[in-house]
Amino acid sequence: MQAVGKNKTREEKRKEKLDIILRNASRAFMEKGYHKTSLDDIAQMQNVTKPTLYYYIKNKEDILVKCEEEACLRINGLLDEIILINGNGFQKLNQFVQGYISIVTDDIIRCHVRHRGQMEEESLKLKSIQNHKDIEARVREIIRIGIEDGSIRECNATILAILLFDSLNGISSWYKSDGQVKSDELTEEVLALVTHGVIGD
Amino acid sequence: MQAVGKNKTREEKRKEKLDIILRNASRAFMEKGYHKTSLDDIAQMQNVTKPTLYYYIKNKEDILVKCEEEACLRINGLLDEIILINGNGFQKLNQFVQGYISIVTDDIIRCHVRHRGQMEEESLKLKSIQNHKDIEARVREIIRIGIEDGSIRECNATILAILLFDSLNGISSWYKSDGQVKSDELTEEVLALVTHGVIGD
DNA sequence: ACAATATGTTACTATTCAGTAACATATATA
DNA sequence: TATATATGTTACTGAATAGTAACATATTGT
Repeated sequence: MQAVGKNKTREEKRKEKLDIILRNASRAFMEKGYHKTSLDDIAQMQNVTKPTLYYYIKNKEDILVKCEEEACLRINGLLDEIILINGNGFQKLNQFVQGYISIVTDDIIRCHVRHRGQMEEESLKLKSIQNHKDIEARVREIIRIGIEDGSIRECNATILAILLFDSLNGISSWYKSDGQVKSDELTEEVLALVTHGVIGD
Repeated sequence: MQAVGKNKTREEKRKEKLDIILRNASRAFMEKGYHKTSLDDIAQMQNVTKPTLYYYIKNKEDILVKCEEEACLRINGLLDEIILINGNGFQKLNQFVQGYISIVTDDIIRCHVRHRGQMEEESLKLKSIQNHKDIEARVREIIRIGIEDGSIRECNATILAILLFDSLNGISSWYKSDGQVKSDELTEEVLALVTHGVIGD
């Protein structure tokens, strides 16, 4: 109890191992799909056996839950920052888009985006759906701020928020950091599209 | 052979039954997910037994393939029409968005959108991916036409097409014909967003 | 009526895989 | 050093379920 330093090292190791499990599982889920990826597959990636995983996760579904927790932390953290910054609604929305794109290309978040709301246990499923609803509500709020201050045109904030999330979340399934589309260009194009649409001059 | 009328009736019945199978399967896949829906589940919806399904489909995965065929027919049909109509690139793109929204709310197409590119058999998977690539290329072509005639602003046609498809396909997973958002309003809002973006006056 | 074909059933096989029990070892703390 | 706890293994069970074989009936064209 006194030697907190050593304890922490052990806890840190634990967290690191959990993170590796989540990361490997996420990658496998994205490549082969959740149901086609067995816990044995995931265990092998860590060079451990399946029962060892149960020291870090409750069950297979818990991997999705833990990915979701991580994702919610990061997304809500971004929103917390954005609420505080100076700027009108449009500027806040721009900040969000920019921040979200960088978040959504992380493997754990990609896994969350693809599997959210698909848990088998009903309570987990409902919680997952609610988590996203809460985040969507916060973005809707930003949009409303923008509409009120005139920086965003009159529109249905609900539909806008949904469409925005669909395209941003979509990025998580096709974007490859080593692919043709460069991160900066992607962000620029998305911001331009969201801002001005497609109409010619 | 001579009594074609009766033969056709049988063929029609067959097609109708296949359509019902695809429709019921699609709904079940959307609600419970592909892997959590057994062929027994699907058979029960038709009041038949599992082996009967194999008279209409090759295997479980074939349901996805047949949904995809249907989807490609409808989407490419829409694109065929749009190429022919008069109007600049922007107008063509608008037509596409409008038509695609009405297509993407059909159960079979929703099923396709959610499961495309996720077949287990490699050749089917590749074909599915290629099918979508081809459609995306046709939309990119429309965008390029618009950029050339000045009706669409200079932008990365590839990224625009992807983002557009992501939001339009997203509709298939949340839109309910009996929900709050009315079809007309949705189309209007999407067109306004795609056209002008979010920027205030 | 009578073949041929389409449509359907019951009963089974074979496989995959999440989760667990029982046992073994390493590490930290007192 | 002794003890508790964390971390890991091997070997198993139990359930789900895709697909098939063998058999039964209905429908259609000749």
